[in-house]
Amino acid sequence: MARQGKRGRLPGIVDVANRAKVSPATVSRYFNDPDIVRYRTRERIRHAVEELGYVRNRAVRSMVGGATGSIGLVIPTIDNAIFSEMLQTFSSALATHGRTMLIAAHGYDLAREAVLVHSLSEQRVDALALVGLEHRPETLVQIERQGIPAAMLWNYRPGGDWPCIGFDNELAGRMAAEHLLALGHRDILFATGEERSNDRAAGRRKGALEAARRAGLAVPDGRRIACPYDIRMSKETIARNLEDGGRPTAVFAGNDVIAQGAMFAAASLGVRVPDDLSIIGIGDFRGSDAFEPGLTTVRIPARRIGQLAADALVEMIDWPEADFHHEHCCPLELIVRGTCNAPGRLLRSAPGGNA
Amino acid sequence: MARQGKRGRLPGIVDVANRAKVSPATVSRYFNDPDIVRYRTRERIRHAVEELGYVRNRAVRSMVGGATGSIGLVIPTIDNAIFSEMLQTFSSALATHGRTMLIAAHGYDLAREAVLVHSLSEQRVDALALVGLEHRPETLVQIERQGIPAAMLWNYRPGGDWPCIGFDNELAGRMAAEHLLALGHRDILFATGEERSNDRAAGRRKGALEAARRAGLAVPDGRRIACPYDIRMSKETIARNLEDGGRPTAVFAGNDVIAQGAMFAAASLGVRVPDDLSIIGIGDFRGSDAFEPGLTTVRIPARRIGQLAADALVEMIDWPEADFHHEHCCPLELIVRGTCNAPGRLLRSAPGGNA
DNA sequence: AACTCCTTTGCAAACGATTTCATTCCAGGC
DNA sequence: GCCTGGAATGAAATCGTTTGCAAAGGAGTT
Repeated sequence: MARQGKRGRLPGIVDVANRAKVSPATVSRYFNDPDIVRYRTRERIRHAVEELGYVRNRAVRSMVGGATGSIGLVIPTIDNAIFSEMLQTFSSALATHGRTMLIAAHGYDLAREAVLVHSLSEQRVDALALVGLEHRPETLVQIERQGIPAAMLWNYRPGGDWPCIGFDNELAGRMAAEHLLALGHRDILFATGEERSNDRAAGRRKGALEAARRAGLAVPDGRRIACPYDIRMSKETIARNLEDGGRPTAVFAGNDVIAQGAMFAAASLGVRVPDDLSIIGIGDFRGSDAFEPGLTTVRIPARRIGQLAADALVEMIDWPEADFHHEHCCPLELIVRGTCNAPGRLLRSAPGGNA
Repeated sequence: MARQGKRGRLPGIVDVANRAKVSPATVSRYFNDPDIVRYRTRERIRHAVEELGYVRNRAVRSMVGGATGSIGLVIPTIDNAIFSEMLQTFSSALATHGRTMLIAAHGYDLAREAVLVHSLSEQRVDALALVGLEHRPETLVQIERQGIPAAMLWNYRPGGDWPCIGFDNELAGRMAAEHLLALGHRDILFATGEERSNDRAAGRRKGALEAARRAGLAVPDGRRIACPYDIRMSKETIARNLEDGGRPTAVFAGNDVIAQGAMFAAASLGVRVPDDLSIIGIGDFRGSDAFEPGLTTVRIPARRIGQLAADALVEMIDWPEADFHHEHCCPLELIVRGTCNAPGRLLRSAPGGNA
């Protein structure tokens, strides 16, 4: 027999109070500030709670000005390695603080993001974390009007209107590109994420191309492609490009997912990494180190961001009057593994031409 | 200047009512059943709502017997490819139904799961989804007492007390093992997940070993190892085993993460897949098809499970009296790609011995 | 025993929406 | 103009918890 949830009348604080022969107020205090109720009374209440299976209703607290204990996280996607480590850390850090996480994914659609923020407001989340710095005006207005403490994650720009905890995406792009340039690569395929609704991808691309420009490198259109954040699709896109466009000596990948796609693209074409092709990613996602050869990449301190974000938001909730200045730019680190080499001595044909 | 959330008094339904010159009751109806309020009145309310930036408080509804609109999902881990597709589908399916998802991860710790369920109860989730069929008694008691509609995901056993939407893990294990056996493998390394707090891993292992037994295969202890669900760690564990234990002709991996680890382990040792070693996984996670060669695996219909689960729970919420019998056993499918071959003609040494 | 000063507890008024029941409105038929 | 009945709206009770204020309890001092 399948059990159905017939929510009969659940025991309330009054029931507990009656059974423990105290007033509801005392029961409330027992939960919110146990120290101020006498030991004997506490015991009586504890018994009553156990016997009745009472579970307090946090939803109601929000009415009386209290907090709901839930914090909203609005994220582009969960279906991906990109944010999973941050997600996990954020979630368990919140748990440590006795909060739960409400999560919503908008699929890289900022219009949808606005809807989600509204929906989360209806749930009266105590705070809100968004990914990125680029958002619809209505999203921001909504958050401001509701007075919800909020933080922007994963991207960093100093002096903004909102607390932000992230890293410099342009720098990330620059670091990865410069590594390739320093190795001597002059013909690089820039495979970055779609930039629509994604300021992180845009930043990295900008940083990378800037590094190329400064190194005196002209990057023709054929060497800039947009890849979805999906291993198989990236693999296909890059494989097609490697076949058609004359072979570059290196691939700059906008993140590790794309880089992993590039690895497999190379494997499928019999192109050896790093001997024939160097590949660098950004992210250092779980598993990137397991690849053969290990993926050279720029490590994003995902866990750190998740932890800092959780701490910051809880702080903002608990001391609403304090004027914290939460702007954390987490340091990036170039992780050199095995996918990047100096290009072979043989000079390749000019980009765009055929070998 | 960082904006802080100073939640002054937010406009309430009464403010809207005053401004629109109607009663709060009418505003309530405007939101919950717009058709019964006259067009002109509706327009007035709409204006008032917009001007005040009113956002209704769903938390309060739960008090009056209404629903909070949030549904809890309790999952072993988010930090992993395993559940991400299900998660994503579940979440967006819920969004379609106008609900949001509260998520909590327990890290394969059933004691912690009980705590999470309690916490979710405090939030008055309208329904609850758990992964697996094995849970602490107190978890189940909690759910029953609270009368929360609940479903168990990812594993299937007919005739249980609870609705379940999943698949037959034993069958999955059997299918994968039988594929290897049918190809002629007699020396197989069984690398499965830790079974503590994980009935899915236990089921798969059981199914696989049963298939082996039926095929008249003795599986010595050295050919059964437990792997963490982590690519790098699986890679290391399996690489160590391949080096030390005499080379099996195939690896049965308890899921695709382990299988991917096995792929890299083989690559790191210069073992060719599938010529020298066949590998089969379970899951068909995103990206498994991108591997070179493509990973042969048993596809888990993750998206289907997520969708069915969302629909089932919403149904149970909306018709609490109806007695649905939600038991879905989703079909599995063997996906043959490139990682499995018949074993080489050369007979290998007996397991445990050295080559 | 009276007094003082904490500690502990209770009373009752919020909080913000929903919902039942009652009332008003309004159009159409006589 | 009156009546009727359905549609639209309003008044007020209600949900379960928190909290300010007041009262009671209890220990120590005189």
